[in-house]
Amino acid sequence: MPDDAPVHPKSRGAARRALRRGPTMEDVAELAGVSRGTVSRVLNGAMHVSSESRAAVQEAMRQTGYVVNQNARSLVTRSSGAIAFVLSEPPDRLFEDPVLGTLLRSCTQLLGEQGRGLMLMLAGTAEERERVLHFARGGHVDGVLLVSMHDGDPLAAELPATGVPVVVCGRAPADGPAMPYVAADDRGGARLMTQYLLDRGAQRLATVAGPPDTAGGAERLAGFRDVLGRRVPARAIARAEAYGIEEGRAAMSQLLHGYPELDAVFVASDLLAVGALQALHAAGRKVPEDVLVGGFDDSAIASATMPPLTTVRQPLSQVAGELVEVLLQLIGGRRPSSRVLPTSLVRRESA
Amino acid sequence: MPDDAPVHPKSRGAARRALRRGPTMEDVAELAGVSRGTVSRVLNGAMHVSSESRAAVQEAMRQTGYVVNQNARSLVTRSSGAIAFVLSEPPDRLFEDPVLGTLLRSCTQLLGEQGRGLMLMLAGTAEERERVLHFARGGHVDGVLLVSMHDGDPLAAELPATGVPVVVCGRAPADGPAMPYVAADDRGGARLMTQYLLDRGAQRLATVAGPPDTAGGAERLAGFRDVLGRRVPARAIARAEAYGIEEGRAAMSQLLHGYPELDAVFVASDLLAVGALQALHAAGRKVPEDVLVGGFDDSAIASATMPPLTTVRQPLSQVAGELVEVLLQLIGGRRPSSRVLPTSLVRRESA
DNA sequence: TGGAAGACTGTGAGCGCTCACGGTGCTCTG
DNA sequence: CAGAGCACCGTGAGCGCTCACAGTCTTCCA
Repeated sequence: MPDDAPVHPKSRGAARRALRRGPTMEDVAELAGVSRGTVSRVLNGAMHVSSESRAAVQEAMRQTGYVVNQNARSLVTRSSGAIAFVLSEPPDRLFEDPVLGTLLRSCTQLLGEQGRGLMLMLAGTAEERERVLHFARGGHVDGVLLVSMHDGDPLAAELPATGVPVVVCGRAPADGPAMPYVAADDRGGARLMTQYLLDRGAQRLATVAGPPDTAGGAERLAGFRDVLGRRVPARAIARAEAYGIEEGRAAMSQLLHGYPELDAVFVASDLLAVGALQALHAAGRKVPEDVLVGGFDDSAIASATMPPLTTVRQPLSQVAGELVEVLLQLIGGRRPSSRVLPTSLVRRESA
Repeated sequence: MPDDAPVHPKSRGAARRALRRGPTMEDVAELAGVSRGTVSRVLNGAMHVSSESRAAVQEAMRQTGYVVNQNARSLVTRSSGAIAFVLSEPPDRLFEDPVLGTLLRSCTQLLGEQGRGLMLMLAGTAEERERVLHFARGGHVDGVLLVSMHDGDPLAAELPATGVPVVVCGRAPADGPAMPYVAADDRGGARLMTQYLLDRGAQRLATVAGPPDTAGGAERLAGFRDVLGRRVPARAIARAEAYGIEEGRAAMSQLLHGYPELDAVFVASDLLAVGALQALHAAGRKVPEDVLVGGFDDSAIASATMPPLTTVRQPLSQVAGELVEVLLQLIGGRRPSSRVLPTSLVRRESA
């Protein structure tokens, strides 16, 4: 009889057992001299378990090296223990900006402490977005952290329909269905910085703004205008196409060309500011002597520039904390409200 | 009768049905006029399904909006469809270096295309490491991508015992159990750069090396020595404590102090090189006129420094590709061998 | 001292899927 | 034209868990 002949029905159970990974609850129960139910109770920390039973079960678990099969558990509880961290951003520029990395790390850590896993998902293309939706509908994840940089994100409209709890990081879309969001106070931070530059004696302020469909491009520019009012000429505003060093350099050059008399510039992100600093240096302008430069984010790079960057601190780990708290509340059936976290000024040497 | 009174046994099935997320295979089968088995077959792309049945099932799935319950499937197939991306690094410095972000993004993308998810896990603390192990044993993931920067990583020793396929990114531990690994040719790249600096006329080469328990600290330094042999004095070598801008600046200052006559420096990572460039600038040395500077990684920042950095390119997306390919082969029961990918020189302006 | 009110425990019925098997009905050959 | 071979299909068992329920055994008050 060849090896691959069908096994006799009677032996199938044994064959299955042979290939299975580890001991089951039944094995633990047997060894501990109790029933499945009791093992389940000690596992889930329920009361009404005698201390002897509990001890016996724990010892049996130790001896067998038992570890619960999450799939079986999820099948009945309908919760996977995982959270999707969805990044809706064109994939090529990702992680160039340390802000995202910091957020991701904090969330992973926080979620881990809650015994939950983080699934990273990209949502730059339509195909990827479909995958996220499919994932959410399939019960793979208990909730979604949507890190959406741009307004009008299609996912922001589609995700709520899946019924999975979602919390948005950044600004929630104004028109879409109401989802709680967590954000830093971009506008307030921009006001802080602009006022500070003024206080330091700046007379002719300019700004490098981010793309208009992002918080950095809209809110931070709005904050700048809040303080300056009508006083700001159009040529004092340059738009960066994206949040990269290259773009910052280009925008600063444009400013230098169109508004050469500027004596201070508020740059909408630290990474952009690195580029701005380079352009300024190349143009022979000294920072902060000739031009004051203020950034935004207080990302890791801010203290490493020359000169070190005065910037607006986004409380990223706090944002991460609120993000997971809000999501967990949502999953728990509560209806948490959105939160906007205060930003603060970090003084270094560039202004 | 209060709302929370126990439901009548007869109605329990209905109650369950009410709270369940979506239609099941049974519903689809009924609507399509076939059986569960046939639905399963079209789902899993098996043959022996008539085209009418297939069409009927597909139409029924469309109508009901059916999406397979991954937990139920995983329970029987014993595979979760997810891969753990484990970062064994002290959490505070994470993602400062864009290299990791790039790797993470590529892997997420590649895995996504395979219909697999990526779970991000930190393994900086003992507790986190325990969580990773537990996760692996619990069948949460089908495989692990261990991104280990330092030698002697405890996980590298413990993970194989879980029976879960593992592939290491970077160097595999020499003494541990044999696990396939994927790495860039650090040593070869360092040789390339060192030779290039020599060819450009450098006479007194120095190097900023990374921590000795990392590939960047050991292999890249070895490559440097391969080319220079005995000619390199001890004071021409500075160790950075970690791969940060700050550390690069410190190491370069040290070099400048102990070996002021240097006319070229090979820096073991781009981020370190940013700091080195700053120290050089602060010391009034012009790059590349007075000192040639070569980096390593070709990360996003390399083209944004002043002057743009000549560096050694790590084929990161290719590394990611091999990483998932090797892991998938491992999961498929094959025994792939380790791979070392060639590095190449990228000439910009710093050397 | 009867029995109600606990504390604790065991059991059955699933969760939604896959897989192997056994069955149909058809075609094609000797 | 018997029956082997094939394509297709339905069914039962079972993956490892949780949850509600139905016990059993104590305790303690009326």
